[in-house]
Amino acid sequence: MSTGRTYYLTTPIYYVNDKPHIGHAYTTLACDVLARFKRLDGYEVMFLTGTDEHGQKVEKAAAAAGEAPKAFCDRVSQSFRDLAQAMDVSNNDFIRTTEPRHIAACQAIWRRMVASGDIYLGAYEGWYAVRDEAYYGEDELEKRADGKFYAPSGAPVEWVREPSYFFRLSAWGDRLLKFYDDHPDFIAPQSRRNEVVSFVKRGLNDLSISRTSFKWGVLVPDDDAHIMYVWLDALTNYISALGFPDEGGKYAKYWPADLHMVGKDIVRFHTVYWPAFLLAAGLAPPKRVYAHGWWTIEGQKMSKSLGNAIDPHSLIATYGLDQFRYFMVREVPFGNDGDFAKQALVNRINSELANGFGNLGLRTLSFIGKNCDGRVPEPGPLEADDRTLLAAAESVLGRMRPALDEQQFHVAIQAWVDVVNAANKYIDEQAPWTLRKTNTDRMKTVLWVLAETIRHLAITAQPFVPGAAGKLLDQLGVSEAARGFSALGDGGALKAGTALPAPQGVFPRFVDATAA
RNA sequence: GGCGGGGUAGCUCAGUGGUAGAGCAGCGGACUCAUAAGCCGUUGGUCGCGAGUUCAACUCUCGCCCCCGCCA
Repeated sequence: MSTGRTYYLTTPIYYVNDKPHIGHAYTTLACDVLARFKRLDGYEVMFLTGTDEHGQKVEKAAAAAGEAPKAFCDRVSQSFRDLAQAMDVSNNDFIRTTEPRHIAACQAIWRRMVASGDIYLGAYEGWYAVRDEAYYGEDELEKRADGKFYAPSGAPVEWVREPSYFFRLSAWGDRLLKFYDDHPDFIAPQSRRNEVVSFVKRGLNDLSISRTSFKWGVLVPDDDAHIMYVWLDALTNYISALGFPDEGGKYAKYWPADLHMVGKDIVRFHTVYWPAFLLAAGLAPPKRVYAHGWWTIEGQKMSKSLGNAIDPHSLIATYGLDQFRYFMVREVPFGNDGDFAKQALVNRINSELANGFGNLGLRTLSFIGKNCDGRVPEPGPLEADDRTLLAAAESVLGRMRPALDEQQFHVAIQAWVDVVNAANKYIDEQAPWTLRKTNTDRMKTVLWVLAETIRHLAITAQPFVPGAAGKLLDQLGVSEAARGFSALGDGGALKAGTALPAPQGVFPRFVDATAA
């Protein structure tokens, strides 16, 4: 059990066969929000992302591109780094499965599984789809007019027979079920947990974990004819980045991971195979795997044939990074599938960010600028309405924290939006523009309460919209050192008399340039 | 086919054995600090269909229809 306040979370490593699209962006952004939140909340955070670079598909794609596999991987891996950078993602490391540190970790975990008796040499034959890197049962296949067989995914299959090492997965079913039972939060959301449990209950087959049919992968220790199964290779990234097989240092500090964020398509690998591999190697399984949903684009599945994949870079250029980040984690109840509709994005960012929060900040700070000599006003005695709003602002963190511990981003943001709305209601009710003529002391109190509320809102918004939140904190004269969650509440309150810079809007309203 | 999750206002969803809710969109109003934003008010629904239990069901039970996921 960890005594320190550490938090380790991961994205999947992205397969270099694919160009980055909003699916990748989504997973990474969700993790970035959590990583930033935990850091602001006082945790030492390890946030890992990276690329998965081995396998026959990559070998073939490189050949088709006329490149050496490594050069091909270097190029595509860089595009994922570029995306992370463009999204201002705060990962602490970026792992590549072609790195020596990763290869060493794979071979070490393999040796441990051999030592425990969980790996044996056998032979595998069956229908294999190169494109999916998976074997299929005969009954799953479809015979088409060309006389060839195809997998349910549509990938062509070929009959393959090769010697193979196997992992004794069949022996792990009961232990996995007990593990799920002992750790009810291991798989989320609940519907995925149900699926995994019923899958394991039906019984597990041993798993082929090596190949001899291609070369682009991690060599099996003491048997150069074999390459490790890509999923064993890939999953191990989560500990190779911690320095495994050295079990001190980062590994001791951060393992087991607090969260593996994954897409719903790779749940089984993370919740069945991965804990089994780890347990067989005498290592602790991660604490939690969250399977998020997928995005459709304007109601349609993302697909290469439709060519409707969206480049995250263009979204950032059009709508702004903060706006894109906000929409992705705000729009859809996390865990559900969502639809990426341009109109929904514009509605969301205009109503909540521009009209809601952005305008609140600007109207308040402009008023202070014009009527309080550009300085934080001196508050007088607080009235009941003032205390109510401040209490609401201070309660945001307490509502966000449990929501984010369950990856309920939309719930966390709703708590924040509620206070934005309460503040806009308060300013209308208090009407400082009237008080300006009748009671300037009261006006100053109201403006101070608003500024304090905005300070709380900006601090708690940092994980979601780091750029705009930072600009607003600049405009409130809040120092870099006073932006963590420990600065919330009275302790970090704005000091009367502090000179403030000229206010500027941080969330411009989006107006479609193509609209009349 | 088996298992699981759903079908509630135009849209996205919340909800409970006791006369249906929120946000967005729509409509009306007063104000003017502000990003023609904000605030107030308001129009929308036989809560998938049928039957049963109950004083009372959208909420429980059974059957059926439809959608999604996992597995076969």
